[in-house]
Amino acid sequence: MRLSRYFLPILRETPKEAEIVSHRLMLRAGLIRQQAAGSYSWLPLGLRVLDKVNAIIREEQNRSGAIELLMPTIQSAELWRESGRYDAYGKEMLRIKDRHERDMLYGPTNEEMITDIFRAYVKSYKDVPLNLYHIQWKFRDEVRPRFGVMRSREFLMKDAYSFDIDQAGARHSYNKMFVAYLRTFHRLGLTAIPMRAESGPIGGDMSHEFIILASTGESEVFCDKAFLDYQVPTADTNFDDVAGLESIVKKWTTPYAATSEMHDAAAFDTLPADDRVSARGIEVGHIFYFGTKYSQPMNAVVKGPDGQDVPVHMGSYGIGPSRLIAAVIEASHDDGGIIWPEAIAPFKVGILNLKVGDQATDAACETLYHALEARGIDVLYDDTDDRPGAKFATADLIGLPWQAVVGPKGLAEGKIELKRRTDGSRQLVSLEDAVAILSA
RNA sequence: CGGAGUGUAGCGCAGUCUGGUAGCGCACUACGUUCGGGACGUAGGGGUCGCAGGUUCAAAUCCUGCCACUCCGACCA
Repeated sequence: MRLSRYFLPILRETPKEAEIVSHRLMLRAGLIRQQAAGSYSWLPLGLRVLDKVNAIIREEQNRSGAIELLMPTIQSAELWRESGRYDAYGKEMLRIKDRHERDMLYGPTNEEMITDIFRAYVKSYKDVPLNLYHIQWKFRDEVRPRFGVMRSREFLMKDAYSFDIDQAGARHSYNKMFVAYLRTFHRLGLTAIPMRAESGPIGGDMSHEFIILASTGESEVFCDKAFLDYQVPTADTNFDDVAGLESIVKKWTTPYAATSEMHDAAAFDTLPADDRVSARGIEVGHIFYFGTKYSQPMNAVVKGPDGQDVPVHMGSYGIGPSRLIAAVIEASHDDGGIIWPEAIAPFKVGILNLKVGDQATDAACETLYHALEARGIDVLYDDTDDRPGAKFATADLIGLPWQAVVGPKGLAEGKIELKRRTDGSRQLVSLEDAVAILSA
């Protein structure tokens, strides 16, 4: 992509409404634009990141055996009356009437709808376990949206729903998601710690929040230092190995970890002082097992081997990709701007042409640009006629992992400069070597 | 929902107290000079001063009502 033809509305000054780092940087780097309280447009650069985050989430959901579908955002109130939640949910749910005066709602979550789909088609114990998920916009009419996309009213959510014949099966489904979540957050460059959680309005009795540590986090959290050294399960983890998954989950749920609501100071204090981590955290995922809470009232049953109807045991599993992006920025930035993990960077490489119009410089940039594009690398070529200083500032702000700095000075020796955004380290290399390094 | 604020050009702000031709910086357009860490000069363009009503010869400025947004708190993916 050539910057001169791209849509990248950078803000030089910080909009006054933005208090926290991620919000400031997302506005300045042209990732999002606020449209109303808690409502944001995703601009091209932001959308690229969102798509990459979603791709990783998908890969890990699919790897664990979950299957993607897509449900509508507007739902009928009828389903929610069946589960009893139409009255229970409260003002957070945006209620709408259609032209026929039918009660509709903008979905804050999809347990009812997925249960409806399940019960319509699945009739036998032979067809479970089943885990269906989608990545879709949700609306929750928060009393007080804030912190940009960290707490918005309209937000993207990956929500998965598992169906099993009994609690033991549901436990395994829960463990699959648990491991998938560990892997997902790890691939995004985050250290996420599972913490026992209250099950909230969704109900149920087995629930974990995945929290990443960040000094600007919304909640206070406490955990054992041991988590920081834990190795995340590898990609070849066998998700059908019941005992294997159980032992992974056990390992990750044994050391002390709790949010302030669940905190047990006495238990925490039994840890050696050096092992106690008390910090701020951001919730990036939440998983629940809630048994037959929805299947019973909504009559989602399957025939068991004995011919009897059994209500299915369900769980639900949520990740907020839009919030996740803010969390990544909170965890990874410096004074100059965002520092994207390579996996979700909107572009892997930025080419900085320091002297547009200079024949040798233009030629070197074009050669590099085409070579990288030909290799399928996402590259943003800054071919604008801004001065070098402005280009450096922009490149740092939008946080691309690699900057290929091309100017007459280096080219005099046949070299360009490769700079890493993470640590600012630079190396002078030939064009060919640059292509090789960036393609690796 | 309680408390505190803010709305003036795309962004950041001054002007409001004390009513009298709507300003500054950045950004934008043109030309020139510059060019390895957010350049400079000259000349331009752009505003229903959040909305409605009122007071007045005259309202960004005073009064009344409304709307939007932000922050702190309680609540939450």
